[in-house]
Amino acid sequence: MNYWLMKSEPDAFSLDDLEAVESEPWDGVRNYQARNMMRDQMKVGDRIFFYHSNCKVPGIVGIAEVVREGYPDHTAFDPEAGYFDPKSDPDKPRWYMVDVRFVRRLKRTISLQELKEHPELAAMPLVRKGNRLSVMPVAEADWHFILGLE
DNA sequence: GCCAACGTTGGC
DNA sequence: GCCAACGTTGGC
Repeated sequence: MNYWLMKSEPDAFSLDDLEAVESEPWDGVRNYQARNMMRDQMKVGDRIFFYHSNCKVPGIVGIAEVVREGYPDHTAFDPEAGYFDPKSDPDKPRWYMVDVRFVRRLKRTISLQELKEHPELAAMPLVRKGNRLSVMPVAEADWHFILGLE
């Protein structure tokens, strides 16, 4: 099993929103690195840290899992959709997404600030300056370490 | 293929 | 709201 972290702005889509639905297509990602991970690497059953970004206390708030592996992000084809990309062709889609499902809430938010305080996690892309990836891999050791902080 | 301009992300 | 970091675009 692989582990991941996905960022979401709670104003747009929060952990509560995820809990309220059966599953959610992770659409709108327009970054090649993130695209490659969703298209090629994320497998059904993989676990995901659900991270709230761009909010009062950015941090990990819950756990989700992959329920559908990479498939074309059709919102790129729709000019009416906010995520329209004219360069993505239905015959040769540029963007992919996965479906994820709520697993559980963490007992408390593990904030970005707290994550930065642990030298054990210094290699995580998340705590590195200027990182902008919205989907990133989490090393198994880091996954367990972070859950140990809960 | 270089690189300046521009847009976006996201913490603070 | 500011701004640093960084990805993308497009002229040359």
